[in-house]
Amino acid sequence: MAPMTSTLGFAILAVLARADSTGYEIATRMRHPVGRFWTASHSQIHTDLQRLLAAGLVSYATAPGPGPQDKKVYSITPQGRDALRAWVTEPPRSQPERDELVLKTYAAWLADPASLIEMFRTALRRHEERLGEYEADWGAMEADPPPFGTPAFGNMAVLRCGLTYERHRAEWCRWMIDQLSRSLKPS
Amino acid sequence: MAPMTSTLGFAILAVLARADSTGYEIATRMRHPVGRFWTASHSQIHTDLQRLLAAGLVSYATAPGPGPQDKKVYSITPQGRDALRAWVTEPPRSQPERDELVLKTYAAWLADPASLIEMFRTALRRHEERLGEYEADWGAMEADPPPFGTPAFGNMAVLRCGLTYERHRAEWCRWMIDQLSRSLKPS
DNA sequence: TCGGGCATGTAATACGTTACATGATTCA
DNA sequence: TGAATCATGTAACGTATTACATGCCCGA
Repeated sequence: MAPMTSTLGFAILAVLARADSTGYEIATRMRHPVGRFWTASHSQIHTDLQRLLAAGLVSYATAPGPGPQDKKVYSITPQGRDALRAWVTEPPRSQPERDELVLKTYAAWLADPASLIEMFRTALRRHEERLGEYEADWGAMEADPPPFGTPAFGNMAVLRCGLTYERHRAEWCRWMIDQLSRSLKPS
Repeated sequence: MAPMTSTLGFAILAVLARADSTGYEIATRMRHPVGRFWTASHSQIHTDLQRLLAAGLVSYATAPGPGPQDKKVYSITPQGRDALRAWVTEPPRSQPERDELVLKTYAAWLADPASLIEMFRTALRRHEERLGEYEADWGAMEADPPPFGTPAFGNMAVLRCGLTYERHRAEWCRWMIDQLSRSLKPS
């Protein structure tokens, strides 16, 4: 069975399943918090919404907008909700895993260790920052965890993933810095 | 300063910096072991090699090939090596982080918990398998760690990343399974 | 003899980013 | 007055996947 829409389409449906939104609002949520695991520019979202509309997975109501055109508040349709629900439990296609920092690391043996240490220190700082944010969010949630069946359950689940991911990344950066430091001053 | 080539170009250079190869061999290494952090199809590699050639970053020697055409054994040029070395320590552009399983998780609250458990169990198995492989490789390396300046250092560094990544993923999958199981039979 | 590995490439299509284009309101 | 936010869209370009096209050699 061919999929109804691209993965981006499901990302949009996942956002609309939580709240009706304009294309602009979807784009905003695509930056934060969805941006940690899926991204899209507003132009891509607008074009994809037209496809979802043609497929009957979303509908919209017009409202007077700030610009020259009316704004369109999109909603997920029952068919859209069904399609999303079915897609969620389908096994994810093995995906292209692209990680520029790791690729650089693969070729790191050619480069200057001191510059590499600086690069990994910058990366480490970023990961520690994010980890701090996630841990704060986690603390607020842990007290009474949201039950399955509510959107907040999804929030908690992806937060948990981000948390362990940032820990792993920070740990690896520290290991890299340690290894590279040793190569600078061998005992 | 505009980059000399796309990221894929640097991935190819990183492979050629280890050993001269035909386009076919590069494609093979792009599946394993490079495939864990960068992927490309052979058609993309062939076209990109032509660009790298035009830019003077690679050269090739012809040899009689199995098919109708001669095979081309590519080498990285000194300029290619310089470009790669310089690229390695440039800060990575923040990249589009796309993870289908996490996206599904974000919408998981809509779906059937039992099916979700199955999906995460499958994912967990895959991560544990890989972790096993990585740990075996690691054990073989840990005894005498390769020094910086050798390609094997790059191998070890990316292996270390894979190791902590798979651990994080497996841990998260177990947490998800646990959460979802609780929602099935609440005490 | 038939499928898989080795080896080269092109073409069509899909997906994603950046730039272009418009325009009201709000806040400094 | 000028930048930021809200709000819509199109066009051009770059990157990536899939399909098409060829053909030898080797082992089952």
